[in-house]
Amino acid sequence: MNDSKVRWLNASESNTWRSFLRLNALLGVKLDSDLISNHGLTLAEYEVLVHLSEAVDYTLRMSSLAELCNVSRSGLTRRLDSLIRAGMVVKKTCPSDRRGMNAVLTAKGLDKIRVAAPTHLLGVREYFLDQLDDDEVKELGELVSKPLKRLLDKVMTDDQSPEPCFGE
Amino acid sequence: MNDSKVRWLNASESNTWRSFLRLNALLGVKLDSDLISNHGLTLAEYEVLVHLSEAVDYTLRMSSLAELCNVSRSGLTRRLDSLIRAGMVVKKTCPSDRRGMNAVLTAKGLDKIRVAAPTHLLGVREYFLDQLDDDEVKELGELVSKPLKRLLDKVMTDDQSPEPCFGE
DNA sequence: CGGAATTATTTGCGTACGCAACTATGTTTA
DNA sequence: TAAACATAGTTGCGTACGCAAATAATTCCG
Repeated sequence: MNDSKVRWLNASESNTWRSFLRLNALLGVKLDSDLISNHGLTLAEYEVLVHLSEAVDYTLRMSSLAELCNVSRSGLTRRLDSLIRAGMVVKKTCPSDRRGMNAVLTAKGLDKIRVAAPTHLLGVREYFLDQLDDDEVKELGELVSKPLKRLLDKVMTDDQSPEPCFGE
Repeated sequence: MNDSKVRWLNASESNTWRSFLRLNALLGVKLDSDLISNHGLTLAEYEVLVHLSEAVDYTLRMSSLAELCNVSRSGLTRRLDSLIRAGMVVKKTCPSDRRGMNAVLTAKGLDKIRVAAPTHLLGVREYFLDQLDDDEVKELGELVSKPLKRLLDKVMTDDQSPEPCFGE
């Protein structure tokens, strides 16, 4: 299945790949803990509030929200639980499809994200964006978009042919 | 604590930041599932094997290995458990400091990573490196190194002053 | 030297999340 | 239209992991 010859990473590739992985790990941890200690909100919960706050009528279907948050559907169900208990989100049966549920941001949830956003943005800037000048930010965005595009294509085609059914 | 005025992200910043986050999420999921389905090895376990395979005498102290893997010490203890059960790693008391433990890669573990590496590298290339030319890989490495450096400094200084003890 | 502080690791406990199975609803088809 | 299939979301179960406390060994002073 794999070729016998492996193309190992050269120094430049290895450096880029490892730096990329490490930056991500550290960024996630730091942004999460800043948010937790300042607002009692995990980064995962914050992410949910962000997407809802940007949605029409502060409303999104569970599945869409799950996809936006890069989380499984069951994962999202449980992520919402704590936000619902805290009164920041409510869940309503979707009128046009009674299988579905809409997650809706409440006034309380909107308040919360307004208060928490400065902390988060400060972190994103301090640990990430402000370490680069404007051109570099743009350049970085273009560079990461390339592998991202590849992966998004891959995901879509994989979804369409989940398993190759031979001889059927 | 936060300034009242927030500098929201402009289009370029937002695009870069979100693409960065999403690429990471997708890369992790894809590389993990490729490794699991082809070799019954999680990406986290693979990571452990990689670091041990590069270490002098295939040996690393638990703490060093934890840091290399971006995982807590307790997390590493448990990550090793499965690898030890599978006979790919053994743990030995460190002769020079009997508090410490050395994780050591076994012949079986070395075999395993030799077999699994091609799969992983193929993925890293296909979903990431091969989407960029050599100059872009280098450029990307330089760009991510800047925020990374900032975060590494930050982590170090934070460790040195864990909590500001006023009035003591 | 001998106790206090430090360091390395593990363990108990709680949280987060993915997969597969399940429920309920909607759509297709014959 | 009834049965088969598909889709949305939730739940049971198992895994991974972080924090704080526990344990054990080392170092630092006085």
